[in-house]
Amino acid sequence: MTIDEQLAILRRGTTEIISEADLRKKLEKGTPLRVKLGVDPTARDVTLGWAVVLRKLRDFQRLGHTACLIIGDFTAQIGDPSGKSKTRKQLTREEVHVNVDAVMQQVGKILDREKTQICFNADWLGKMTFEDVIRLCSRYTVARILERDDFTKRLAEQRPVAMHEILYPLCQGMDSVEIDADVEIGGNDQKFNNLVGRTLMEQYGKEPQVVVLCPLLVGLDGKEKMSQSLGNYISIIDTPNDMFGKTMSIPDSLLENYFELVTDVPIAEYKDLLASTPNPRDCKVRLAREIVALYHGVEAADAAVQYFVETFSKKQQPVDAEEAEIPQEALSEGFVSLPTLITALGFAKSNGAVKDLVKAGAVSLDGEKVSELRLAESDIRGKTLKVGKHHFRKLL
RNA sequence: GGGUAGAUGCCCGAGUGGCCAAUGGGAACAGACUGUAAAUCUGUCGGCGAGAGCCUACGUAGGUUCGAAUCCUACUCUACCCA
Repeated sequence: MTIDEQLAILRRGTTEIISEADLRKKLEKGTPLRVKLGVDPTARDVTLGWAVVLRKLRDFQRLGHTACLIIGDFTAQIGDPSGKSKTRKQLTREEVHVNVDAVMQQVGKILDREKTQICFNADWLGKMTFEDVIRLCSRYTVARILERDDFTKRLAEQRPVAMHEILYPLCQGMDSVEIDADVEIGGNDQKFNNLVGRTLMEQYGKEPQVVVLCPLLVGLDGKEKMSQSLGNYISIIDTPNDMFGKTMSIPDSLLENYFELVTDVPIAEYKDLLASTPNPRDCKVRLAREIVALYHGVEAADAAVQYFVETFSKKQQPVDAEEAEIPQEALSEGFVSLPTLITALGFAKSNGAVKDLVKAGAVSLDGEKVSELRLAESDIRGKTLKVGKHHFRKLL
């Protein structure tokens, strides 16, 4: 494959490559590049947003380069200040490792794990002495650290910026120095951090890394970046039906973005599709299908399409809703307490919430709206319970 | 080290002794309309309870009072000014 062909692949779904000329030079050397992606194990699920950068790393991997995944088990304890304009809580070592285990399994769905180098940055950052830290700090100036707009903003708004937060970019930069990164991939919000890596590498007499930035994937709400903590996410281990349904709920305006960033559909193809399809919904079905197929296979994707059309488009009862036992605590003397049942199923937070839902007409059995909170057991067994728009359970 | 201002529900923010589970906005959830889109309209929005009502909550801990988010004391945290 020519350098230009490689670059074309690598360019997809990026906002900026600093610099492309440098990247070209590195590619021209003909030896596999060391491509770094740092992840903070602050969440348990790999979301599609996270998948954007993982997929970019995969692109490099498929082109024969070395994928180095840095698990920020050390930095996670600091908490990257980016994005949230708020000091993030520090995770304990235990929390971090629980997350890492969960996440690594999921990462295998995107990367070839055999060929992926995995490092934990506590291995080097955790061993630095205070003297090392001071020396590291001396290589960067306060003014330059404060250039980071997130800090500037917080300062301007008279909100706190803790000392440890300003060390975060330096930590991340040290990772690059440590593993001799040729390229670092990051979300757009990582630009500052990644650039610090470049500076630091030069300070340590190394060739600076090329920075490849991907846009942040906007979440289901159409506003905030997709993240587990905001709850506006699709996880790559969501069930096919969930994944499909959630995708259908993204705003139309995000369609092109999603095609570009989370599917392998060729650019020309989706552009053409978007231009020639009158109803955006139809494009969205295609998008949702692509996404499900990526993580669950084509068959599951087809099944999800069918399920979706039947249950939601035709507004029928789901053909095969998930089944659920009526929990003991909801039963008494032949009657079923809806609040207990529905909270036990996890569809509402409290009994009061269930009451509100019933009042609003959001609860139904086999399509019949329910108005009582207490129902005879015989009236409910075997029926399909619907709560809100998309929670179904067939009660056993 | 000295001074000033501040901490309220998921977020912002009003409230300065009883009428405060706490105005308002946003978010969220639900209903209608739709395409599980957007926009719009409506409703809900601390917990328990069928209900009367009870409990928990206005940074933390105490105190004053018949009664405190509101007053007092100490503490914690934050920003700003001075050094």
